[in-house]
Amino acid sequence: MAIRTKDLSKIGYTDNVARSKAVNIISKHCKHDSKETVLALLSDLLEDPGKYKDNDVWKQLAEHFAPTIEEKQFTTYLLADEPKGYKTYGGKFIDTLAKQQMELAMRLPVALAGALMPDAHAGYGLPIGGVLAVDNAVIPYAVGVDIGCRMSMTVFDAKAESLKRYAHQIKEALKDYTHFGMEGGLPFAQEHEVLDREEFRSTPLLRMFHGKALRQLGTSGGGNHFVEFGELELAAGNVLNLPEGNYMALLSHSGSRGLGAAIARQYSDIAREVCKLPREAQHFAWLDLHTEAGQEYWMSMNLAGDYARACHEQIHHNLSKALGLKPLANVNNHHNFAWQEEITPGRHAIVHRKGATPAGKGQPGLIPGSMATPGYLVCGRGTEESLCSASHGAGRAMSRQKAKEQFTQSAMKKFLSQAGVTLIGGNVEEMPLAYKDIEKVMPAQESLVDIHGRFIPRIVRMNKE
DNA sequence: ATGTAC
Repeated sequence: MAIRTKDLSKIGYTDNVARSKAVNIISKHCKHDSKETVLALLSDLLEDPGKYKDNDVWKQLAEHFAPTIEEKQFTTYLLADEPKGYKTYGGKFIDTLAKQQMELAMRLPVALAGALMPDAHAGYGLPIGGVLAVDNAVIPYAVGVDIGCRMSMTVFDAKAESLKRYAHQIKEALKDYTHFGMEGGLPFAQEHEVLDREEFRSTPLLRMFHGKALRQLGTSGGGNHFVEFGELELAAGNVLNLPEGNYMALLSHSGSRGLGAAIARQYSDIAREVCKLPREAQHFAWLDLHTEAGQEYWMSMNLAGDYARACHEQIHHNLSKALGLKPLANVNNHHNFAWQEEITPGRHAIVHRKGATPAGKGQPGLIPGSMATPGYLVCGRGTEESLCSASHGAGRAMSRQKAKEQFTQSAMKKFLSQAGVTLIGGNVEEMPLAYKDIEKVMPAQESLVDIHGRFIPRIVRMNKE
């Protein structure tokens, strides 16, 4: 008897809290019942929850739909009249809305410090490219919907020029060993120790999404996510400790797929219930880290981060093996995440980076451009005013909608062929000209990171449409 | 970003 989220949605269980409570009860008490019996009961319960209030097995779910015992506890907060100061890098590249969102963030009563990166643009709550340090709380929408969205680069024991010789094999391997889009998955079983983590048994939501995590392991999703091979030029004395020169390298960008999205949604829903803010700031609702929900989110967020890392590891492992390439080094970093950090001597805080690269002193990181412009291997300078952060890319110069209106498929094809880039899948929303010029964005953050390598994409796979 | 959408 396997009931999936989909089955529950169909019978009207549309919120994740109800769905996870249902799955929790089913897994404990309905092992021997048929799917039909259980679904019929769940439908009846939804229609008349009062009937199940005294039922030992189902009362928890009935209470969810018809709470009687006590009203939900919440606290109302006001914003400060004036925002706390924060530093902006590359301000001339940043739109007004993103700046306004950051000002709002700096008026939150829990806000301690913040910074805006040169690729910033408006987002849901905190802008993409926003860094926010708060006191003993975590803001799900300041981490982002794609928890643990990250970069990973593997440098191979092969010269950049051998890309030409490998081109056909690489294209075939990308088609066979990566998966994009929301439906389906890889055609062969994936295994990774992250799936054995006990956290997957510790909350109803994580129990519910373990199956999906298994099916989606090693896949890349959609939007701006990619897997690409290209030419890496490493500088002398680079953070990877590899000799100066050129290398063939693999770069990937993706996150925690359905698992992270479900965690983000569930806990931002809870945050908005317990933390009431003025309407314009409600997406900044936070969870106190001393509460059970706060602890659950923190644990789940960390699991989603490790899952996203595991997805990249699978991609790199599968492709290296298929192509018979020997990895020399790997560098990887989250850019949608929260960490506990010491922001000034003796002052610990929760630092959210939503589309921002950690850039502590000596810390390696990856800042991609677009599918046909350079990406950079960087080394953090530990600049306190940026909360030890840098941009996570060039940033969009125009919206997806505008890019669709502006560019045709044939124009993009021509652009890519002139740039010497082969694209598998992809769409005009990701047209390089829809992005800011990475060569202008990098100088705006030279006080934040040193450049140790320059990567030029050559064979790129992205989601189609 | 995501099998979305109070």
